[in-house]
Amino acid sequence: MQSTISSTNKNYQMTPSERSAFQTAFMTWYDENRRDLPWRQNQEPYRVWLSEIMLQQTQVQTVIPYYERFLATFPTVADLAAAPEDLLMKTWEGLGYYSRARNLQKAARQIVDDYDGHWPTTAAELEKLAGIGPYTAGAIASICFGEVVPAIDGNAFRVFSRLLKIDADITDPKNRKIFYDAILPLIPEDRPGDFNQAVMDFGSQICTAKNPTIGDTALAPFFRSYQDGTLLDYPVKTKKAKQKPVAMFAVVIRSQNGVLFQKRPSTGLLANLSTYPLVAAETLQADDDELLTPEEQLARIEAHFQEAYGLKLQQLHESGLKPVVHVFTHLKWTITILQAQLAADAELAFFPGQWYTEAQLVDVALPTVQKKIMARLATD
DNA sequence: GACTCGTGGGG
DNA sequence: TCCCCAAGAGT
Repeated sequence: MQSTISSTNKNYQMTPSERSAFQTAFMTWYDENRRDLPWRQNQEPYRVWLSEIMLQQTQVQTVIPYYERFLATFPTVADLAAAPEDLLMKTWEGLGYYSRARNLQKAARQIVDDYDGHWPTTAAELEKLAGIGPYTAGAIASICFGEVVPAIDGNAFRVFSRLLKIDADITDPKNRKIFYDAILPLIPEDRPGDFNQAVMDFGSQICTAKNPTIGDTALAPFFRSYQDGTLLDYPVKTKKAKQKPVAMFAVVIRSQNGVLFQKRPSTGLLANLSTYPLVAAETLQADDDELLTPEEQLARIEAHFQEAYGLKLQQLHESGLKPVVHVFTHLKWTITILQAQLAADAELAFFPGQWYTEAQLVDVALPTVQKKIMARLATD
């Protein structure tokens, strides 16, 4: 069969002697520098799994307090499976990517119902659980069950692209196999979990995105890109799109029973969390409209509430506060705050949502953007 | 395969 | 201010 040279079948293997020397040096580095983290106290799959889910796209320092609190609230997988959704989301409040929390409970119920409380022990089986993809499956299988399998996250892409000068675009999912095939033979068969955790520690402390310090370690001779001065050319990735700007209004309606909140739909952005009623400016604009003035927008919002809910808002007005800006992964909300005080005899039951006093809010899961708006109001 | 889905921190 | 980054997965 004719072989062809392409970027997808380059040879990234080390010689047996180089590989052996690398493994020794790498595991020695880990033994001397490994971080003492809460989820490294033992290898119970529940604890390791919880940490891996929380650590998805989230820094260690952010996760630690959430991890401790979550484990105290839901000590076992059975507790989590049986948890009320409101408590679940309140415990996750502020950590972001809220589908992780819902998938966590889904997977807990899979373990309890489908696996009789026993964890599957291979990456292939683990990947069938909700919220567990190729990275997390590899991490749990290697750490908890000793399977020789890579756990390829952002650290692994960075470390091994620089180690072996792999120039495949890490943002392209089809290139994942290139890394898998390159990493697999480097895993010491007696310490696969430690190897994958060493990649995390080395990647986050030494082989960092900015200001890497590989030259200060005994690993430097193995890093091909360091040796030829091309370290910062790796990993190769295409840059992300900018956030789409979105103009929003937050409508703060106060009554004798508290402030009106609405629970967001069970899917999509900030699913199941509560906010002040939010209205996207785009929904106020007719196709043939010129750009609306602030006065026209206020009139449109009053009309919107009247049409949607049959409600007449009295004294709806701009707060005069600076808009709240909140950036998501792909959206940038600029939020104008509107306020209204309802008359004492207003029909509160007609309003869509829930009236919460400050004391009641303690148990309600609020996204950070909502807390930002509340903080802005408090400065008034 | 391209989008969607949060938040906090650093240069 | 803006951009990138941080232990990705689901659709």
